[in-house]
Order: sequence, then C-alpha cells, then structure tokens
Amino acid sequence: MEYRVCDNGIEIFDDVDFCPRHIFECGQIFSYREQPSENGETWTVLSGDRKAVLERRRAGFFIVTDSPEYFERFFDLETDYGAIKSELSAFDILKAPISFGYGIRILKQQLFETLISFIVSANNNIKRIRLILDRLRDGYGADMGGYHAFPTRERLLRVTESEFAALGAGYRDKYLYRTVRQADEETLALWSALPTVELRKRLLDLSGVGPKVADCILLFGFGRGDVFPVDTWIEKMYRKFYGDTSDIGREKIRQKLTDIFGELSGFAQQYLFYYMRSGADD
DNA sequence: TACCAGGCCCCTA
DNA sequence: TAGGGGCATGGT
Repeated sequence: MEYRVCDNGIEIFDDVDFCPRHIFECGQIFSYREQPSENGETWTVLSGDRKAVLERRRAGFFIVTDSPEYFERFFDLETDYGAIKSELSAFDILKAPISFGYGIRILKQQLFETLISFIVSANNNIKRIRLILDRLRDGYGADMGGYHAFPTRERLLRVTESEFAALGAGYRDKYLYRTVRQADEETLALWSALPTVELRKRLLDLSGVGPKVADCILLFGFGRGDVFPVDTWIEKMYRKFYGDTSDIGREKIRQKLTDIFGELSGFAQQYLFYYMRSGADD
C-alpha cells in the first residue's frame, strides 16, 4: 500500500487496504469516535497518550498527528494486507467476510491499555465497553488538552475496587484491581520476547484474563497472528458454517481454527468477527 | 421484559 | 480435568 510519512501526519494513497470504519468498528479498539464532516467521514482515535485524526482525501486518507512514526506502526502500514487477503481468500469461509471488511488492519496497540481494555470486554457489549473505558480515561488519565491519556499503571495503583465498580465495570472491579498489581508496562514489554505459547501462559496468570482475553491481547497488543480468539460470535460462526451441533467447547474450536489458519489465524478471525457481528451473514 | 454481550472465577465431581 | 452456576450492568 502506498503512503507517505510527513511532519504533521501520514498520507494514505489507498482506500481499499485501509478503511477507518472497518479498522475501528471491527472490535479491536474502543477509544475512537466518528465525527460528521462535510467531505464524508472523519475519525479520531486515541492510543496511550497519543491522538490521531483521520480525514478523507480523494483517493485515500490523511492521518493528522504529532506522532507520525508511532501511528505508522500503530496502523501496521508496512504490512501488505493485499497479500494477506489474497492468501486467505483461498478459504471459502473467508470470501464474503473479506469482501465485507476489505479495509481492516490489525492495530498494534499499547500493551497495558490492551490488557485493561480486554479485561473490561469480557461478557460485555461493545457500547458499554467503550463507555467504561471513556470514563477510565477521563477519570484517571493525564489531561492532554482536549482529551485524556490512557491511565498509567502507576495511577491505577491508587484506584480502589469500588472506584473501578463506579465506572460501571461491574464484577470486573476486582479483576482490574488485582491485575493492576500483577502487571506493569515494563514487564509486559519484556514478555514481547517470549514465544506465543509461553507468553499466553503468563497472560493467563493475570486476574480476569482467560483464554479469549489472552488471545485478544496477544493479537492486538503483541501483534501475534497465530492466535484465534473465540468469543460468542466466533462460536456462532463456527457452529453455523461447519454445521456442528455437538457440545464442542471453545477450547477445541480454538484449536481447530488455529490449525486451519496457522500464522494468519488472527487476521482470519478479525474478518469473521466483523462479518458476524455486523449481521452480514444472513 | 427477558435475553444478551469480544467470559472468567471458582466450586464440584 | 471438565463441567456448570454465578456474576454487574447497559443494550436491544
């Protein structure tokens, strides 16, 4: 994909392998907003303490930001999604989902933010996840002038269980309280050197992190493509597409799907998730 | 008004 | 090791 990094942002000369709506609404991130604008769509996205605004251009987009290099990595611009889609299109099950979510890119998000966000995501709906995480940013994140940074672990150490509950986190309050004490940004960064299987074990030791949440952190934070998060939507998809009416559990579904898609599991999963959740499979 | 949501924890057997 | 009840709360 053709793009150019400049002082005040990034020019994207493509609207096929890069679509903000697909990227943001496919469920991998919660801190974004669409604004009505004259020339179509404008999006704001926050990552850690940084911000970017995406504006429509004639044949692509312009990403306005003070941190172009950061967002070049964040949007995974160096990866050839055309090649990934081409390879995955060999699977019948993915033809329609890829056609539907053609502009998806897997974001490379902050580790601590991804950890906290996906603990909140468990057994929750996306609108409420966004609500809770917005409150977390506004309540405990540094004021960056117009928006709040994602809170640091240092700051969250001073948040009580009942304060987490007051954000609307419900019974996840204790998971958040415990995990903030179990994991810090530096340790998570060190874990980046571990192979996926070992790294997954470390994540599963954290409170509120089960198989599905661990796989999301591996995919959206650590950039591991060899994981396939299985949630309620993927389970529905699996049962429907493969006509499986047995009592197969999510762990076995996960094993089957990672066997099928290998190193591209995470990408396949994201096209399928977006397709299913949008109700486009009817 | 029920049922559901990008599930996890913890107790049984 | 596997299975299942319980769980906060907002969306639909």
